[in-house]
Amino acid sequence: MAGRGEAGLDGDLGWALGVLYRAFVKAAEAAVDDLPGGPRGYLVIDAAVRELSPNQGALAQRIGIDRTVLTYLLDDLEREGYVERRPDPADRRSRRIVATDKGRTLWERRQEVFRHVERHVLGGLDESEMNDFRATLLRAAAHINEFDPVHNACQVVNELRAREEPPVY
Amino acid sequence: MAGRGEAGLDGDLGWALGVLYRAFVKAAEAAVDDLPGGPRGYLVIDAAVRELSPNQGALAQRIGIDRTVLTYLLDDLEREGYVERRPDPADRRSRRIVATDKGRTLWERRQEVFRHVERHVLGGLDESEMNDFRATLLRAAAHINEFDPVHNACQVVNELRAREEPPVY
DNA sequence: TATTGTTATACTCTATAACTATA
DNA sequence: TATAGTTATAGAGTATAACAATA
Repeated sequence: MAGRGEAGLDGDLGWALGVLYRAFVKAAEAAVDDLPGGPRGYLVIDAAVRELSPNQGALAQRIGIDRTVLTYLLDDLEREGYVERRPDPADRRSRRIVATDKGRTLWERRQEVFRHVERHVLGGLDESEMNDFRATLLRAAAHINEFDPVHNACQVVNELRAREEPPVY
Repeated sequence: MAGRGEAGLDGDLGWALGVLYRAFVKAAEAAVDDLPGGPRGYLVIDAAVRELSPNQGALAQRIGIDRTVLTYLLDDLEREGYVERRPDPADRRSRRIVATDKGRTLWERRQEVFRHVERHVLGGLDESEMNDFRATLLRAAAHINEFDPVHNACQVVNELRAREEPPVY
């Protein structure tokens, strides 16, 4: 970080990641702030359009929210006509979440917006740098995602903290 | 995103940024979870050690929290002896936040931990890839940070949304 | 009158648990 | 008994506004 006008916990990596991530999130929020639930609402529509989750529980898990939150979110999205709850003929406890025509149309248009947002976030790079960066970024993320990220990330820290001798306090 | 077992709003970039960022944040939190306020508490100690902000208001702005929140945070950090509030001789309204010896010792040790966290987050890359990636990432972040990130990010979106004709609803 | 820091209040999110209807 | 979805409640975190001391 060191004198860039913003704070970070670390030697620049976390700071830079944070800047890019927040820029993306901010633009993404602006791109869907007219929807109920903002980005989360769009994730629900996205999953519905692409039929990625068979029921509400799986959908909530996929987009990383609690199933109790999803209930309210679906109430709003259904009221505005973006998605519908349909009974699952195979299990009458379950509901399938399907996109309406309105939801599908909205989804297609906003996908285009997101492509532009991505290019904006990487605006400091030229074409070939951008491609290299994306490829490497995706590989690093895939690696983290594959090898139990939560466990490993914290384990590194715990090992190092355990070595702190004598105790700081 | 597309079938990586986690959701994203976009064509992979936001997803990958999110994965790396969250991995870093999670490890960083684990590295300072014994401090009052966790990561925020460490940011306060960091700013105090490096004497980056002249008073509480500037400090709060630097680390991106409300000054009312900083009051409680400082109460806790002071009680545990990491920092002290000192009256500013030049302006009796202001307080300088200075690190104690205990705070300074803790800071030095945790800096080391963060360096390891960074290497873990980029664990999917080899040495030379890691260097290239860091350099490019820092450049992209610096660019975003320089050219009014909030304004530009949202402007891109607003321009595209304005072109959506006819209205979706 | 404006600013620094503090305190008190209200609001939003989230997490937890209890409830129903099905299996 | 276990599961899918819903509802109600409590807690944490945040934002807002009012306040006292000083400029």
